[in-house]
This record gives sequence, C-alpha cells and structure tokens, in this order.
Amino acid sequence: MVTPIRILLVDDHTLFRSGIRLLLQRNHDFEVIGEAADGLEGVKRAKELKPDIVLLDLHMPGLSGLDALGLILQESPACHVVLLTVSEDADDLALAFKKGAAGYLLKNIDADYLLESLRKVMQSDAVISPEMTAKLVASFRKPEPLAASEIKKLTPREGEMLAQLALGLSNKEIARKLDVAESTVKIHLQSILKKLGVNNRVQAAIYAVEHGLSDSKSFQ
Amino acid sequence: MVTPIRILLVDDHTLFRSGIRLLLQRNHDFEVIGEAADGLEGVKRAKELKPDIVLLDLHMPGLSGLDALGLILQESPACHVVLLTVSEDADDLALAFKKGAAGYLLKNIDADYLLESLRKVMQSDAVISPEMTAKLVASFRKPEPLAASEIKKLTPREGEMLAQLALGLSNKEIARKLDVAESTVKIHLQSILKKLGVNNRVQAAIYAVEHGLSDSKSFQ
DNA sequence: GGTCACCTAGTTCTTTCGGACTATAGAGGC
DNA sequence: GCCTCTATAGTCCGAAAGAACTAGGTGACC
Repeated sequence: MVTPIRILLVDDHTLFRSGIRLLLQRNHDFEVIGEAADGLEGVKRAKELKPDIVLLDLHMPGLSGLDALGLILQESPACHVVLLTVSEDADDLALAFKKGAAGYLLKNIDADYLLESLRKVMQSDAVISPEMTAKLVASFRKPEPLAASEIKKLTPREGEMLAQLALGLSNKEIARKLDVAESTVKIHLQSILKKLGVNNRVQAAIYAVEHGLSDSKSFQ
Repeated sequence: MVTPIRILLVDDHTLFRSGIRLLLQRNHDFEVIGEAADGLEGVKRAKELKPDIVLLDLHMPGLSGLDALGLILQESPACHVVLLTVSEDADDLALAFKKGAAGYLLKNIDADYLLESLRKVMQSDAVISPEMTAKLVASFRKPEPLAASEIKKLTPREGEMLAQLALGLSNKEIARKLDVAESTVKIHLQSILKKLGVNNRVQAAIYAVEHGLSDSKSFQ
C-alpha cells in the first residue's frame, strides 16, 4: 500500500476512462498515472510513463488494442497489460494471450472484481473474466482435436511417416530412420497426401503440425 | 432440484471417494450413482451408468485418468468429465482440455467451490481451478513468441515468401502470386533457409507455422 | 563516389519429389 | 477360399527443388 500500483488507461471512450479513473482513485493502492485515447498514443504514453499496468481496450480507432499490446510489451516487457473489452470473441482472447497479455477482462465485470484482478495481475497471476474461461478452453481445444493416429484415418505406419515428415526429413532420411526402402516411403507419402487432400509434402507437414502431430523442435 | 445431478466418482483412494460422496450427498441436487477405483473400471461404469458428470482422478494405477477421459467421451460424448487431481502440471491441464474435459479442479479447492463448479459444468461451462488459470495461459502462450516480421531478421520480402511457403505453395505458385520470376523466389527461399538454419522448405514451413506466421487454413 | 543491403533475373546442374505403374506377402473379414 | 487392407519394394519419368554461379537496379548511409 506504500507504493500504489501505477496504471495507464487506454480507451477511446473518454467517459469510460473517467469512470475507471474515479473507481481506481477511490482506492489508495491504485494510481492512474495517465490516459490515452487510441493505441498509438497508448504505446507512446506507456513508453514515457512505464506504468505497472496498462488497461487496454481492444477495439479502438487507428492502432488496435492487440497491435498496441505487442508494441507496448516490446518496449516494456515488464509491464502488465490487461485487456478490458466488450469482445467475447475467443480468438481475440487467444491472440491477446499469445501476444503476452496478463489479463483479459470483460467490461461487464463489477468494480470489486476489477480491483481484485489488478492486484492478482501484479503478483504475475493471469486473470480472465469468468465468462471467458469456457471460450479460452474451447479455443484451446481446437488445435488438437485429433490424436496422432486418428488423423483422417491414416494407418499407423502412415502416421509414423507423417510424423517424420513433420520433422522436415526427406524421403531418403525417413527411409533410413524407419529402416525401409525409399520407394516404400514414397508410396506411404502418396497415400498420406491423398487422404489429407493436400498437394505436396509441405502442406502435409503443416497439416501434421497444426493438428498436434509433431513434437518437432528437432531442428531450430 | 427435482432431478439430481448424477455423478460417478473415479479415484484410487477409497477414503477420498468416501469423503466426496458424503460431501455431495449432503446436497439434494447431487447424487453419487457409482464409484470406481481405477481408469478401466471407470470407463466400464461410465458406460453402464451414463452419469451426468464423471469426477476423475488423473493419476491412477493401470489406465490413467487422461486415457480414461478419452475412452469415456468416446462412449458417451454427452458426459461431462471433470478432472479432480493434485497435478498442477500445465501439460496435464492442456491435454485434459484437448481431450475434451469439462473441468480441471485441484484437490485443494473447498467444498463450496466444488459444488458450484459442478453446477456450472452442467450448464456446459468449463471450470478451472483459479490456481491453474495462470498455467493454462502460460502454456497457451508458448507457441507464438515471435511476430511474423521478427523471425530471425528476414527481410520484408523474405517474410512474404515464407508466408506463402507456409501456405504450402510451390515456387511456381509463389512466383505467380507475388508476381516475380521463379528464379527470384528460389533465391529468396535459399536465403530464408540459410537464415533459419534449416535444410529444406518443409522445415522452413514448419518453422513459420510454429512461430505464428501463417494464418494458413487455405487448404484443409 | 563508394559501399552495402535488398530485390530482381538469369543459367546450369544435381538431387529430390511425386505420380503411374507392377508385384509380393501377411492379417482379418465374410 | 476369396477379398480387402496394409506394408513392403521395385521401375520409369517428368516436374520441382535446391545449390552455385553471374549480374543489373535501387535506395540508404557515410
């Protein structure tokens, strides 16, 4: 409580900023040190003021909240950026966290929840509006709906071949690794391409990676 | 309240099951309709009893909770499976949700929170122990630490080329799309391979996908 | 004016892919 | 037994990829 949490408000609605400012100022452990009305200004002010937390709206004219988020964290990686938005879009949420957001709160939360969340954020906890948890989980679920062997009814052997392909190996390398002839690898790969409905090995590899087959990282 | 929520308990600790059973039975809107001491038995009982919710431990002898989870949902997709575990491992959490879990609760939650969570689950909300939210977000964050243009100092043009490659296009297709000669594409691609330290276009494409360049989905 | 990075384009050559074939052998279903 | 699916392996050929060169045109920087 000795040093208040220093907050920057970035939102294109002046009235909203004023309300939040009043709300936060009622508590001695928060201090609103600045405001910005759009993303670009937000990035600038964050650079100048080095706030503990940036409360960032998602939809703003000019530079969007998501873009601003990236730029702010690029300048000040230690800053905690919390999205405060009306968007219940799971993709927004996912993108925000991928870009390093510390929190994603909907504007319909009550005041106490906001204050509590901001305190949690300062302890490096991530905060998410309860309504969004389900959506986070849902968007989490997407990338890997299929297990390795379940991909479009590939045979086990085809699954292995695809796994090797997803490591970026050539036919010859796959053949060596799985101890079969290169012609065998080619046959399996042709079958894989057909089953996946793709045109070439690059697309097959991408398909595998995006569907969670892989654990690649063998090359950097 | 007329029809209680029918619950199956799957946990290898008998005492724990007894405790949870007592806890749930105190409330009229829950009914424990069965118990199982390991994953395999859990799958069997879930098939027989068709519970509304399966409370599933993660670490059990024999069939693990995660494996059981998959099998239960395969048999009864409508069933809500909630992991109730001591594991704070983000990978467990991620895997559970990828496999279709409806909730992931730590065993240190209090009774009221459990009851409330189970009611939320029945409304198709996902529930996560508050302590785990941060971990969920963290594991979410991993895949995309770099923005498109930041990839190992690729030039803007190289970035475009890589983006096209990550769509699975051939050199000729990229050339047509970006309106340059195929030989130009090849030159850029060679430069990309060198900068990324990879051996071939497949690895480059995977690199791009894993680092968030892409938005592919142009082919299914 | 010189240097450097970048984008462009070409030639030549070897290797790799990908498709179209054929063919054998084992497993499992009917 | 027959049939299908899977895995294996081979040949042949044209297309694509990739490596090794040269080289012109731009714009930025000093």
